[in-house]
Amino acid sequence: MSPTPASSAAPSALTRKLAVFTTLTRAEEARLERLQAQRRRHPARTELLHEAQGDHAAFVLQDGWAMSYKLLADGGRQVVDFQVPGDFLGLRSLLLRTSDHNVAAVTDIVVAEVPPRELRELVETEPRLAMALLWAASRDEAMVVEHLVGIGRRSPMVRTAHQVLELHQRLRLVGLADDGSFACPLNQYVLADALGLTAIHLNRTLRQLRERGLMTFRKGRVEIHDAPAMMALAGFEDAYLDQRAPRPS
Amino acid sequence: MSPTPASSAAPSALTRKLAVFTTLTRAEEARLERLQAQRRRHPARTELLHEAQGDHAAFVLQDGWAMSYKLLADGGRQVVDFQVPGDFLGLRSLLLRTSDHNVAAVTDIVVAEVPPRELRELVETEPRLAMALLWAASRDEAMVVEHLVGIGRRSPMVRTAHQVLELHQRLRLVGLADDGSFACPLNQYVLADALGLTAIHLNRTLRQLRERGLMTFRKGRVEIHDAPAMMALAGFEDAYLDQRAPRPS
DNA sequence: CGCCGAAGCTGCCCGAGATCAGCCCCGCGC
DNA sequence: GCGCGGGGCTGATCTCGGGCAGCTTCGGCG
Repeated sequence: MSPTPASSAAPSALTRKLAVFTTLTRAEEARLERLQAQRRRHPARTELLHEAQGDHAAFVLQDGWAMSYKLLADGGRQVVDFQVPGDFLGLRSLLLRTSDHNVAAVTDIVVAEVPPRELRELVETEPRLAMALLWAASRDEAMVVEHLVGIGRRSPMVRTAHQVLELHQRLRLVGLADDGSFACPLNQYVLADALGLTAIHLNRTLRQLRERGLMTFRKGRVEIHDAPAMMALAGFEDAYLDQRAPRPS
Repeated sequence: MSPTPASSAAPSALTRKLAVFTTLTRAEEARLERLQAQRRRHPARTELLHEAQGDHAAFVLQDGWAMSYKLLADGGRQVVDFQVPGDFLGLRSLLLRTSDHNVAAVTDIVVAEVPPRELRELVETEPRLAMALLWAASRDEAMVVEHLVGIGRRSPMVRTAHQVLELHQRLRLVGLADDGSFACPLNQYVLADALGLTAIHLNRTLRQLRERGLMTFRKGRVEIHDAPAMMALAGFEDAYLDQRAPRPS
């Protein structure tokens, strides 16, 4: 992606994201990179964190897509959110000490493991980074809230458009989308489970969006043809993503 | 409602709640109480925080019930969550610096205002409390996730039972419910907006729950007649509420 | 080249839950 | 005592989205 000046290499997606919240010092950036030193790969379509499992690790997603979801007794699945590079995986499980949801890799992914004690240490020694983490967690919650509103009150069309626009914005933030399109490795089943629809109905909905000339989603790529119309349809307000320029704090 | 405790006597609901996460020292307890010194009343049915408003205060609810919700263009309302004593109001707005949702008092309430700089100071000087706050925020998010799953995948009956059980557990934690019942100042319209149902359908659902001998909700009071059956019906797993005994950390 | 499985796509029917319309109950003010 | 209004409650219809069944497309592989 676009090269950015940093200590030695390009900053991680997490650093890039947190920089939106606050201007980071060199030392803080370095600390963040150190936190993400322990890299590890994980294959597509496999679970990274399992509900009710004992060890409570958290990860920072470096590359690829993941999703968090819950399984129900009746076999249903609700995808809570997708994660893209720079996002935390299982931060909540770490704090609640019993993972209440599953996280699976959508594509092959690269993650950085963050051991609990490292995180605690970071919070103790770097209050500004602690605030930034709190911000990231709040942003995640805001996204979940937005999904809740979508499933609770928005029509399938509106909901779908909203989800796509959100993903677009999030990916732009970490440099993984251009103005009108982005690579989207989700299949219709997964996306449907996120939107609280059946794959069948999602398919029909996507067709409608296509026929209206708003967007297409084919072969792993989303193309947004008429962004203003999409925004209007979805009633999209991106305030909850807080994609502003950093401020001195 | 029990009158608010004097600062020297009983601990605040927040203290009580955080004590579940970690054992608090005297000094930390005192610090928490100090954080909540600035008390203020707010009348029922009025907004405390408005979407997109400029000032970003956060509050700790001391007494009464509140709810956070979003309004949609079409006039619809989605209640995201209810807040009971010990819960934060608008913590997310403070961090994102633009409130993305509304918070209204359900009953007459007493809140403690937490100015942004106070919070930042707390995080900087009391890392253990910072972790506890992160825990509380994570718990809130876990509840929102649970609601998302409910609205997305659970039937109205199951969803309703689940919500009631959750409220019961939360209220027990802060000493506002006994084993089989609790005071619930919500009306059916508000509850329906939380569950993503119409008030009409919620009414029918409540009737069913009543006829099955599981629970009743009348005149501001919820009575749970058959807790095990309710739990079974709702598939209620309270892990996400993390109501465990404190551990030494 | 042809088989096979996964994902995408579509038509048809049906049921859960929304919508509409209206009644009852109870507390309150005059 | 009586009218009024808000919340609770109910029956009758409508409709959106789910369920089912099946077809197409495409890529991998023997």
